[in-house]
Amino acid sequence: MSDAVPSHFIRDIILEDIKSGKHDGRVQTRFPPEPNGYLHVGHAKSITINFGLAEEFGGLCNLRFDDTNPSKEEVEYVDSIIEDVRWLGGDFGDRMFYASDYFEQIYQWAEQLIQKGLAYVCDLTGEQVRETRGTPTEPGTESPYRSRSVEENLDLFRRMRAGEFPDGTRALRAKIDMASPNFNFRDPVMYRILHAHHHRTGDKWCIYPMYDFAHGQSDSIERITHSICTLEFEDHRPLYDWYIQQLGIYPPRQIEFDRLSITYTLLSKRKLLTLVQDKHVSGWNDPRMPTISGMRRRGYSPEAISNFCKRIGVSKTNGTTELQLLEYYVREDLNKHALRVMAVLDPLKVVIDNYPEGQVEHMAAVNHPEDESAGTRTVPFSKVLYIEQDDFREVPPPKYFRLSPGREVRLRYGYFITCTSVVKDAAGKVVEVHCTYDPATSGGNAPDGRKVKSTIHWVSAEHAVDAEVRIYETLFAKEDPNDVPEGADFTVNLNPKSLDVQRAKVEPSLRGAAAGSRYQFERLGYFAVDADSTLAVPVFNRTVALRDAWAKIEAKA
RNA sequence: UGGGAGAUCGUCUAAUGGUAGGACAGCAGACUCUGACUCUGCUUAUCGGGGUUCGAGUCCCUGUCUCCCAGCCA
Repeated sequence: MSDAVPSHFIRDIILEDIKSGKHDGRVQTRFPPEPNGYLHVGHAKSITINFGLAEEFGGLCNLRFDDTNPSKEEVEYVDSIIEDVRWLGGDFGDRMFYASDYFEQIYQWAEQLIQKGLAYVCDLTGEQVRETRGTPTEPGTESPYRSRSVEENLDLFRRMRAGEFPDGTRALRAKIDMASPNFNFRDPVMYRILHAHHHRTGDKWCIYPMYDFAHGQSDSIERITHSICTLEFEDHRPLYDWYIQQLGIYPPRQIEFDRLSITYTLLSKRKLLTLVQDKHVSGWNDPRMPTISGMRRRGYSPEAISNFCKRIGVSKTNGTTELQLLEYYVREDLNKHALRVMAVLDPLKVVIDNYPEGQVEHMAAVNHPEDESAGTRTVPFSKVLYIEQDDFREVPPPKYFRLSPGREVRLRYGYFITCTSVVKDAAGKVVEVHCTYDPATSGGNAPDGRKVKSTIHWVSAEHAVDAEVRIYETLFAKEDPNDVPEGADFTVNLNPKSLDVQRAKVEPSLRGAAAGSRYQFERLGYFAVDADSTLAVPVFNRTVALRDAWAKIEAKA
């Protein structure tokens, strides 16, 4: 199997630049989040591209906060972003920057454009600006303030900075072309007045640069060679280049790639914030969230997320990746690293009638079938056990291999048992299964070589630890959560069954398991220990279920 | 109906004028003390119409469809 990940157009561009000696072979990228929310798997793609490319070509990737709009930004977000980037393996060393570090320089550049007659202070209200911007087919109309003198503009802009004017009363605009087919050229706002407390600069500033007047310059200051962003900024690139050119500063090259979309998943910070604020989820790190912190809590490994991001490729095609592909990489990585244990989610009592009362045996169990170095542990075996409800059928359907009256199965690492009878409650439901065991099959080995069709997991009733298990389904019931009826919003697609909390019986080795550790509950799925765990009651999040061939057979029948 | 960007199996993605390949998903089987993992095999695609060429997914013309843009958000 070839694991080679094919190249992509951005890597090809870098390759060409290196070949032509464009930046003396230097590669400098950056990951530039706005600290207005938690990072999600879409950002993981960007992190993988930016840090990955830098590493691949012996370059560097900076972490830079695009913190030009204090009204939406918070230190909580800054802290979470740093943690998440590091967790994903993004190595930014000590190169952690903020656009706000550059505010003074950016301000000076704005004055420079005023001096060149390329920027003016406009007294139009936001609404008036919108009204005069024109439409796709009609040019906009020029602001009456467009022809102010350099001196007046400079004076007004300095007074804007000095705090003389209330929010929204004036703005600094670039003087470009109100008839441009590209709206970004219709005299874009460079600075707005915002008397807001900034999480880093405090109250030092009451005017803040817009994204377009900060991003390219920040890239330039950091000598970014390749400024990689998503497709919706394609229309901004001409403006990005225009500012750089008018300022005569180092020109990075902006390159756009397609934003990640995943089925059953929403990747919009604004909408994720809504889910948090309206308490549809427990927080940004709810295990159902597509955030990095949510995935971490759910048990996704950084390697799995990274492998996924490498494999989906980089293109300019707007597509939607199937959730199953992400889950494949999660299973692939967890299969390699998660230790195996036994847990019963939906217990059914089994009594082994011929097993000595009060006897306990400690059966040896391997921790990882494909990694001998993971060692072994023991699991207590006794007369009364729990098995999974699903592993017993009084009337077995076709192709059902598990326990049923008269049938022999293997208890993993235990014994072969044969079902002899059942006990039912008043409603006719089987509440207890009686079996006999074959003492010659200790450890699950049959000395006579006889085969059973099934091996099932179990826990000893007396020794089992009660645990809470949280089973997750997709947060949204619809493949495209944004596909809503007229007038409705995306929350109508929320999946009411996305969280199912169950009481489970787990093997005693799991008592006191460390939060964050990941296990495979054999035959069930991968589970991660949640920080909500106590010594008395461990709490597990189901990361992802194992593939289940029987479920498919059964579903078809 | 302006501008920008796209269109290859169900999905994502290769092929840079020369055998349309891979991964996931699906189907069938082998193996198995996890109906897991692994392994084997199979199904399925170049948006339409013209043209250039010995040869076109790729080049040209034309049509269609999809996404983005009228924040003092990023």
